[in-house]
Amino acid sequence: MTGTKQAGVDRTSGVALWRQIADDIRVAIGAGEFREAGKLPGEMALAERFGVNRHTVRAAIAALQTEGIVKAKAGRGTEILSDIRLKMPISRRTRFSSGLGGQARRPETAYIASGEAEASEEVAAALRIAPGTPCVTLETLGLADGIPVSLAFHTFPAARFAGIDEHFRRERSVTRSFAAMGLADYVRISTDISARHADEREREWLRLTPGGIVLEALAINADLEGVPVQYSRTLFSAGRVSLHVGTDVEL
Amino acid sequence: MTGTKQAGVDRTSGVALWRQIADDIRVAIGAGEFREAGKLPGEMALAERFGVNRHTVRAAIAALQTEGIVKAKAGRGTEILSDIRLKMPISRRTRFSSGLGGQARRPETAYIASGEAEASEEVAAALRIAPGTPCVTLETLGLADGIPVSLAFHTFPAARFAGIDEHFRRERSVTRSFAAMGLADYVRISTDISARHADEREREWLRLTPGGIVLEALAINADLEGVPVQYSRTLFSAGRVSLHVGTDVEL
DNA sequence: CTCAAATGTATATTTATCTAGACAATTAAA
DNA sequence: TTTAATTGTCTAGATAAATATACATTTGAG
Repeated sequence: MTGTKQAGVDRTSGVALWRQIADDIRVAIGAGEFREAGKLPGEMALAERFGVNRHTVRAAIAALQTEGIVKAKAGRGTEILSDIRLKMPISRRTRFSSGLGGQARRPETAYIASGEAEASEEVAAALRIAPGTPCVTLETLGLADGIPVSLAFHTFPAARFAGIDEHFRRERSVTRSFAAMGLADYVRISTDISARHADEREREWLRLTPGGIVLEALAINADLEGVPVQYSRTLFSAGRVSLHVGTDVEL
Repeated sequence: MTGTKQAGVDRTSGVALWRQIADDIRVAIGAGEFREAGKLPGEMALAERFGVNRHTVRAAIAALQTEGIVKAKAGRGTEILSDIRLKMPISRRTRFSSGLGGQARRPETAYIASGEAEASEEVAAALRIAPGTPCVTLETLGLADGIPVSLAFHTFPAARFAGIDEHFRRERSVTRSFAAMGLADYVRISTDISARHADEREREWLRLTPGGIVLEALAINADLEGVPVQYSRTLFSAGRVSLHVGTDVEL
């Protein structure tokens, strides 16, 4: 039996069937489709559903197992370990830790690297400074319950925030680092969101499999006078995070 | 020579090399990497850069050609036709046509289909009605200069908006259809953004190649009293659109 | 015109992916 | 304990993707 045209999978290819199926199942888990049973349907049932051979489904499940979101056991079935997709709020008061607060998780921010750089055209336009102006760069990893969900590159004007990376290494929070440097409050001015495949380095940090997708958010934060204080490029693991834009939020 | 470990491509599989390379080149074009030359490097140079055979690069370029963003010509090279990415604003007053207005393009909305359906759990929660309540569904395609950029599924409560699909077929605009039914103004309450691979049907409408990525925006619009009037699921072609969230925009 | 640099086309080989079928091993329920 | 349902393993074959060469065709520069 050569599969006719089943749910979602595409053979005109480019992406292996097992990968398409793994992505599909991951999304279904996130949508709560199997929450009741607490486990996936049997391999045969899934093979039927996607119109592929059982072994192809097995390859997909194997990938999901290495991601740590399911666990197969002979005789029992394939248990769902995590069925979560974080909802990251994007509003005037977007902050990583408090954004995840309500979702009963343990948010955490890790330091990766920092340095100095001259503002590129892109950064300069965002921070409203001249290209070439000295800046502080900071790279961080956001985790929820130990699982990486975001990889961020922050840029601050050095004139005002030289040494903020040192604060961050102690405080492990951009908000608290700003506070330590005398900036008590700030707001999000704009966020630009796109999506693409993660590159090798990004996959490594975010623990994604090849073909994994990231949401890329370019954000500008400003102080209460409207002067830009931070430009960030944040990559969210698309399988684990959705961005929620509430236009009327003012927490 | 068996490639060691070149720029970005990953053989641990799942995604075909030609697709990874096509995605990579598309991003590079968007970043303006070849803007100076106006064309891509030669096939041999690209093969070297990615550590693959020339034919693999050719497959990638063929895909980019069917997307219409490059044009190869024997003897001349591979010309870059478009290096543009639309910026779709998401704000309290998000509307498709006016959103693209400033970008010197010809926005257009096409009717695909419409019908009646009972509100699912998801829709009911968004529109604040009981599950099973009759609704009007409307599927539309958004284009810019003739190129499809978004595929949308709208749901309206039938009690208030029965026949809105007929208005849409005449007006070709949700905003004008609302107006024709006595709703002069409405605002965006929330938008939920995620990213995933497009399925077959979506690729067809959005003219994407297999493995193409879509930004999925789940949006709720409400009248000025805050009563939800519309729930939409819009798929944006991630290669052609980025979503811009300005928290203080009031166009 | 000649030549170099591109892309276009063709064929054969290797490797990865998918299918097919058979059977073993584990688990939970009858 | 028996049985049914499930995952685990193995082998073999078909299809798709990637490599390796070779040569043709188109274009622009000298």
